[in-house]
Amino acid sequence: MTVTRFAPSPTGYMHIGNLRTALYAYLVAKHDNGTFILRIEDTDRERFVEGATDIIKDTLRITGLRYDEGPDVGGEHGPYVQSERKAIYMEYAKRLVDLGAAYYCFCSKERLEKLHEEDAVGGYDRHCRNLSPGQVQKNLDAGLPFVIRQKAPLTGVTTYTDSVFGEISMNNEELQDQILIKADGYPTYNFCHVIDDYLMGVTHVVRGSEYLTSTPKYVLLYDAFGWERPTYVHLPLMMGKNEDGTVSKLSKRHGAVSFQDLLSDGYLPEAILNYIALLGWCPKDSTREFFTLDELKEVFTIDGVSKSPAVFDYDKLLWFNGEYIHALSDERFLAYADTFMKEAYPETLNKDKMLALLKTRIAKLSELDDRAAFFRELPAYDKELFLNKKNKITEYDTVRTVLTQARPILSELTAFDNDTLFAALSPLGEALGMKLGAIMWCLRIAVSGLSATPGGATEIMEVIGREQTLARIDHALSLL
RNA sequence: GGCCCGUUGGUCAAGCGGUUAAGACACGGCCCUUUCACGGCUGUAACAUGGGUUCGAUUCCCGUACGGGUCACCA
Repeated sequence: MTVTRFAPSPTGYMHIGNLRTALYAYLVAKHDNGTFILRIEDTDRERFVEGATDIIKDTLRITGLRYDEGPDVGGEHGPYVQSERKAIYMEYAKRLVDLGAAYYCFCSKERLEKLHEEDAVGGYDRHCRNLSPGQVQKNLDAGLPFVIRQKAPLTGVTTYTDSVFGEISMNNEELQDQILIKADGYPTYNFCHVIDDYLMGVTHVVRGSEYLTSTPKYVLLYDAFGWERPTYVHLPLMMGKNEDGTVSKLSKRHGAVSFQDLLSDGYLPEAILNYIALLGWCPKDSTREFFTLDELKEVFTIDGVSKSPAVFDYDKLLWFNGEYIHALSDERFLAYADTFMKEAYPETLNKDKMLALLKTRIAKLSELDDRAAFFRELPAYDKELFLNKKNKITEYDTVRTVLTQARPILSELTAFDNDTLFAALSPLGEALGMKLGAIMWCLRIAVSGLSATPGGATEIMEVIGREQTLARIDHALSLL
C-alpha cells in the first residue's frame, strides 16, 4: 500500500512549486491506488496566517487533488494539523532522549548568537551534549527553559537512497545537533514530520530537493526509533528566469507564482496542472503532452522524474492554456467568460456569437475584455487604416464606393446572420470588379476600426447587429 | 566557504555504448483564408569542458568550469 502526503505550511498562498509537489505526491499514491494525505504543518506560530489553510484546501479541491485523509475529511491517523499534535511530539522526543539519540539543551539564545558571531559558518558547539543526567534533572527541576536536540553521530557516514537522485551520502561530521523541540514546546519540522510520517504510515516522502541534504538527519531518527525508513522522492526545483538570463528559485519577480494569481490571470486549473506535471517529469511516451488528472494517474511513474531544476516557462503555459480554452465546451467557456468580462455590453450585441469568435483566439481569459472592446464601442481610427497594398486599395474613393454600395444591401436584409450577410455581400466583388477579400477588408475596417480582428467582416456585423453596422459604416463614410 | 546535487537547442525534454541526437513551446518561411487566429507543412538551433575506459562515447569514470540547493528555536 502506497501512502503519500502533502504537508504544506499555512503561510499565506499556494506557490506553484508547492502545487507541483502536491500533484506528484498525489500521483505517486494514486498510480498505485494508494492513500493521499493532507497534513497541515503549522508549528511555526509566528508565520501562521489566518485563512491560509483554506487556500490550500481550495486549491486542492479546484485542481481535483482529493485527499483521502486530512483536517476536514478525517481519517484514522488524525489529527492532521500539527499544532493539535503537540503532546505526541514531546512524548517521542523524550523517548529519543531515553534512547540516547537526543538530549536536553539549556543554552540561551544569547549564547547561541554569540557563537555565530565568533564562527560565521560553524553550528552549535554541542555544549549541552554531555550534561550528566543529574545536571539535566537539576536544570529541569529549576524550571530552566530548554530545547531538545538530536544527538547526531560525530563520525562515520550516513547513506540513504532516493528514488530520483540515487544514493546520497553525508559525512556525519557535517550533521548538526539540530533542534527537535523548541523552547516553546513546539517541535521543529525536522522532528515532527518524521514522527507524523511514521505514525500516519507514509511510505513515500515526496518533497522538493531542498531537503536532499537534511534527509540523512531524518533517516537517523528513523533508525534510532527502530522504524523502517520510507522511500524518498525528492523533486527538482522550479526556477524562474531573471532579466539578465540567470535563473533562481521561482519567485514573485518572475511573474505570477501562486495558483490563485494564475487563476485570476486567466489560466485554467487543468492547463496549469497539465503544464506543471510536465515540468520535471516526462511520460514514457515522451511525445505526448496532454493529460487529464486521471490519465496522469495512469501513466505517472517516479522513474520519469528528472533530476535537474526546470525553468518555469510562461510561454508554454500560455500555449497550454490556449489549447485548453479552445477545447472548452461553449457552456464552460461562457461560465468562465462571465467571471472575466467586467465591462457592460450593449443589449443589441450578440454576446454568444461574440464569445464564440473570441474563444479560439485567446490564450487566457483575462484577454477577453480587451479583445472584445471594439464590439462594445467603435475605437477611434484614422482613415489611412483602409489603405491596404495587398488588397490593392490605394484610393479612398474605392473604399467609399464599396461602403456606399454595401449600405443599402445591408439595410434591406431581413436576416442579419453571417451566412446571409456573406451571401448578400459577395456579389459586390464582381459588380465592382474587385476581389472579395478587398471588399471585405473595407467593410471589416469600417465595422471594427481595427486592422486585425477576431472574425471576419460579416461575423462582426452579426455580433454588433444591423443598427451598429450601419452607424459604423456611416461614420466611416464621414471620415472619407 | 564546507557539504550535497545537477549540466542535451532560448525553454521543457527523449535518449540510458554504435541514432541522420526524437518531440513540444518560442522564433522564421510556406499553405489555407473575408483580416487575425486556428489548422497543415517546413526551416534555424543542442550533447559545458579537459582527461581517461572502450574498436567506438551524449551515454561509464575522474578532474575543471558553470548553475542550483543546504548549513535557523522556517518549513
